Amino acid sequence: MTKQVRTRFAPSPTGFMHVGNLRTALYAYLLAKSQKGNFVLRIEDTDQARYVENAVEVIYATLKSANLIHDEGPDVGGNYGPYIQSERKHLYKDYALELVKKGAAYYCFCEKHDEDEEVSQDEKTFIEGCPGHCANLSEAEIAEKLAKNTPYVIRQKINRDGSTTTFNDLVYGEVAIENKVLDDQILLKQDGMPTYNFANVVDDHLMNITHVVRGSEYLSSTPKYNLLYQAFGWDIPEYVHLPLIMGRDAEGNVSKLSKRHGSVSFENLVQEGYLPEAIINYIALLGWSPKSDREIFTLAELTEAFNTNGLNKAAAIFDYGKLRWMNSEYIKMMSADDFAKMAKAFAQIDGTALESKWQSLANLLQQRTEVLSDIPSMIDFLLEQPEYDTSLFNHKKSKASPETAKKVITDLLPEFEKLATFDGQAEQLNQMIMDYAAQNEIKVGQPMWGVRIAVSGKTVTPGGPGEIMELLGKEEALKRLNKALALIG
RNA sequence: GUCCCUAUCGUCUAGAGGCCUAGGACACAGGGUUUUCAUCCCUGCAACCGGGGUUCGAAUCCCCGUGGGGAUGCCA
Repeated sequence: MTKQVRTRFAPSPTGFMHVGNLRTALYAYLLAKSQKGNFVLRIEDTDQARYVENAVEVIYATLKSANLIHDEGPDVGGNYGPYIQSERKHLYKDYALELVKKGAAYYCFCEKHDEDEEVSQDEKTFIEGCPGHCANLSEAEIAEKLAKNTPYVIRQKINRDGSTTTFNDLVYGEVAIENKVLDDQILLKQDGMPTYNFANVVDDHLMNITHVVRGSEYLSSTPKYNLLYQAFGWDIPEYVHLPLIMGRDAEGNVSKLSKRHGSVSFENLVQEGYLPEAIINYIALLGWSPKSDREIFTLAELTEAFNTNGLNKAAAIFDYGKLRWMNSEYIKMMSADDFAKMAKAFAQIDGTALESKWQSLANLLQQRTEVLSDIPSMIDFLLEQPEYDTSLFNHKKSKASPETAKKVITDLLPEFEKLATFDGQAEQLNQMIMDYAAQNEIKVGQPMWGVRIAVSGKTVTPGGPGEIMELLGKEEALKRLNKALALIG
């Protein structure tokens, strides 16, 4: 029987969820779930200086909102706990000492590097690690320093002979790196906490993780991990390194996706009005292909379709434009009620005349909304008409112009005035415009265009002239029509 | 500097030596449907980084360039 697949998502609590991290979580989830395996959440909080209040809650909330349900984790328990690394602190030292005993690690009593003596990027050269050759200390010297409580770290001892460490990656295939370019990385910090690199190896082994899914930035340090596994005599897990997600800045430069490229955290995107399902669907396709032309997938469908064969090697640029499109697809799929409810939180109409008309306005909006945060600017003209230029009355396709607008408004204004109220009369109002077009033997679009511009001041509006006039109410609508006549002159 | 990874339309990608006149999607442009704009539908535009091999045949395999990215932290 083959071993059950176990993957983990191991974020550090930084207070926000970068979409790159979320995609890593998604693939780890899909890999496990596509094979009926388990998905584990582990919190990597070994950097005490970076502690952020409530950051763990953000992680829980994000995974929940994205529907990436973990089978084990700090909040749900499991057989391999604790799942928070700071609570496992005591474990790591014993393992580090085991490596010292085996000759695969050593005490280093060197002082921390000065922050300000940083070498410039250009002349940066390979540093083996410990600057003071602590690896050569005699047992007596070590004992003496320990007796004096000299602060220390424990470093991995790399045999920088001519050998090469080779490993296989499910995405990148065989990768070989010469041991001489590996440094004696720190395993246990001065404060007794393990580094990420060490805690990972220990925890992944202890938690029985079968597939390590992580970003490709770890590709070049993977040999160091393997040397650790070997020193312990542990099985090396399968590696699934993922291509990075890049962003393009205003100057056109490409680099790891970060805040200067736009909103990159799941929370920010949701605040902007992207739906979690759309975000998940979009990032699933950023670096992975189902090998078909299909693009819209629910999480369950992704789980069904997922395969590591579809994973890409080259970095991908995050395209907000395509995310917008995908989001609009998800918005169109929502029920009218759900949309109205969700969109209201973005509409900023509480306490205005539009509040009571929200449901009908929302119905008009649903087919036209790409991102929910666009809604205020789509409907603000209903509350206050913007300044507009008479050139808007020109529309080639419907042969409309300021002149045709003037005529239609002049002719129709008295007709509109005859209606006692515009409430519930959207259809009737549109019908009057259509009848007018028929009587005058012109394309329907021509009078429609003129009235639309006059009552809205915009070329793109939710709904047609009739709908807009109803939403405005008789008084305001007629006021705007008169204003248009004055404007055209 | 050194090491590692990578390279198909502007962007996300399909392509496992002949199915490639390189397919799909976003964006963009044009047209159509609709009571106008939008939605929707159709059409168009647009790519194998360069040079050498291997082969009857290369987007696909190999090598060398070049471009891009990553690593080189007591961050993860």
